[in-house]
Amino acid sequence: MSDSMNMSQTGRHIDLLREKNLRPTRQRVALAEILFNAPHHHVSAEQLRAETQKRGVSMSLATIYNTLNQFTRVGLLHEITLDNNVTYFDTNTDHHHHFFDPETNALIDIPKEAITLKALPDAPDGREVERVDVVIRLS
Amino acid sequence: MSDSMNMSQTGRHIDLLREKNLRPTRQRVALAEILFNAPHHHVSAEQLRAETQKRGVSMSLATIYNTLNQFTRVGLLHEITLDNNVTYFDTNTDHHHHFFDPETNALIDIPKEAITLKALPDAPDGREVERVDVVIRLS
DNA sequence: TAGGCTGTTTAAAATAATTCTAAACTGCTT
DNA sequence: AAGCAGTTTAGAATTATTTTAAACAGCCTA
Repeated sequence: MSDSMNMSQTGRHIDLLREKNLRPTRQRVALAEILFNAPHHHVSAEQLRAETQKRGVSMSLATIYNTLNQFTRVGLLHEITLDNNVTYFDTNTDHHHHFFDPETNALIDIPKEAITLKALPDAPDGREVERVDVVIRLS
Repeated sequence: MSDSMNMSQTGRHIDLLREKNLRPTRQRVALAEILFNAPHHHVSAEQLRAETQKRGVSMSLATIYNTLNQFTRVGLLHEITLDNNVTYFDTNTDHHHHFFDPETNALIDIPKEAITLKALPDAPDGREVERVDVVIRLS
């Protein structure tokens, strides 16, 4: 039963990868399971490596970085960089914002409805606005 | 005449440093002149090193980093980190926001009046909001 | 104005996150 | 089953930044 559940989950992730033209390798499927089975969350490459090792599905750190970048490229993740020189990858690719707690280095989602931006200035010359990120820094 | 102007500028910066309890060393005064004579702008440590070298006031990169961090600590600069793994220091410490152009890596100031934030969510538990940063990413 | 204490600067090494390289490996198409 | 193209990997390389320990320089005191 837990087997069949895992199988169907795995199947879902394989399909997801195929849709994005990424070969469903052992490593990518394992990462997809970690990232996309759980509710939306934020991970760094190091955190993901710890999780893969805990699950006995170890892979090189380079592969984790490659995969996170590929997932970001195809829109499965969203990249966030903060003042601490570490990049986080957000499984929530919807438009939303963040609290950042510098004491714990934690990121907390803020749904986009919780913040209203009025009077956005026009983009300069021929440029367009790609996205607006609001970070509320706590203390 | 340009001498007397430089003297008075330098004097101003020496006073500024003293007010912040930073000894007005040759290196710190030179950096203050680069940073605070010009209109508000953004610099990385590398850019500052290029400028010091151009002016024949060379100093070690470690000193530039130390000084930028000290200036930030006493409120003379504001630190901004973006997706490209480089930290910028902003001579405008007023509350304001930024356009970020990933093609040129340029940061453009947006005065805080140009953006209105409504309905800011409450900070979690016992935390307080330290500051709100809005980055408008261009494309 | 000369010590001398303490804060600063420096070269060089260390650290940390991330990317690159080149070789080994593995899905997938035929 | 075979082989090409796409992937993974170990390890080296890169990049930004910080640390270390020793030399140096402000500035206070006598």
